[in-house]
Amino acid sequence: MRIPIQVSAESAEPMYHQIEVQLRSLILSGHLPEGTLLPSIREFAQELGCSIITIRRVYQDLEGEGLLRTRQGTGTFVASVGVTEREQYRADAVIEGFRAAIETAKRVHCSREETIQIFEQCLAKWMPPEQAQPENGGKQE
Amino acid sequence: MRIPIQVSAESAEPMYHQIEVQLRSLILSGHLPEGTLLPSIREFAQELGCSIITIRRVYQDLEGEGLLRTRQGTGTFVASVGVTEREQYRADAVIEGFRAAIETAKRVHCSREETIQIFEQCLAKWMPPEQAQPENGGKQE
DNA sequence: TATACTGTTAATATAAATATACACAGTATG
DNA sequence: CATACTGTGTATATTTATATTAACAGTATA
Repeated sequence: MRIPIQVSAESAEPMYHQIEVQLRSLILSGHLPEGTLLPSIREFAQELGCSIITIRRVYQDLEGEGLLRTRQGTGTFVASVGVTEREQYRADAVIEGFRAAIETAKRVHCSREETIQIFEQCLAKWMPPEQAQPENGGKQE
Repeated sequence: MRIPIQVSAESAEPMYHQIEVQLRSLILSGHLPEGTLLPSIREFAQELGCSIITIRRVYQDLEGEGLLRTRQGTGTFVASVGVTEREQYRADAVIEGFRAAIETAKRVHCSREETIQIFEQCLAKWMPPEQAQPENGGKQE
């Protein structure tokens, strides 16, 4: 099974993290159905131009999140997580993001109303309604 | 001028960061008016039980954010930033938090409506309306 | 100018994050 | 069982983040 992942050795972002983010996204989006056999750590490492330890770390991390299952001698598979668990994991990731953002807002003494207003502006900028999905709304990024 | 800051050497959070967060908060909240002379790096270091380099780093970082002014031989002062700039800085910090949270939401393929719903739940949990401000709303933290 | 303060710079130590090579162990299959 | 695959564990190298000391330079003032 060929996994469409792109990594850049020049990026400041660690390779293991680049791979994790993309592979997690492929699993959560359903592009890699439950039970899919992933490439072996050696095969994947050669394809991406990194060490097998780096791939192993990715597989270990995602297994810790319940997204993968590994069996020594056999291989690594997309875990058969129920829809409920998957949805819960997705929600948890987003909740943690908002928790941090709200903590920042409290730190700089934003009022509740001000916080809501800023959120709405950010949402309009980075997650606009579907009917309007231009390449770049004309504003600075 | 005595600056009320508490640091814990046991915390996993780096000391320079603990100090930065608290000092930034004191400035942005107005507890330290513009022009206030801060303790010298040696005096502050002794009071907090760290090296002068650590205090220097804090002063440098906050100066980079436009919150402090330093003059060699004289001391370090709370910068005379205009209300507009200060408000802009506050907003930028919160915007960056929400940008990261929304990026996460997009990564796990949250819809716009789902993202809004999660935000509202988080807001209710960590920044409840003023009329209801219990010690801990009865839920897990 | 002498002194006593102020911040500054360079060199360095320590710990944590990131990435690796190599030897080891489990599994499937002839 | 022999082979060729699979993941695993140990020891280690490299880089970055964090923190420090000691010598240096600017400023105010008697």
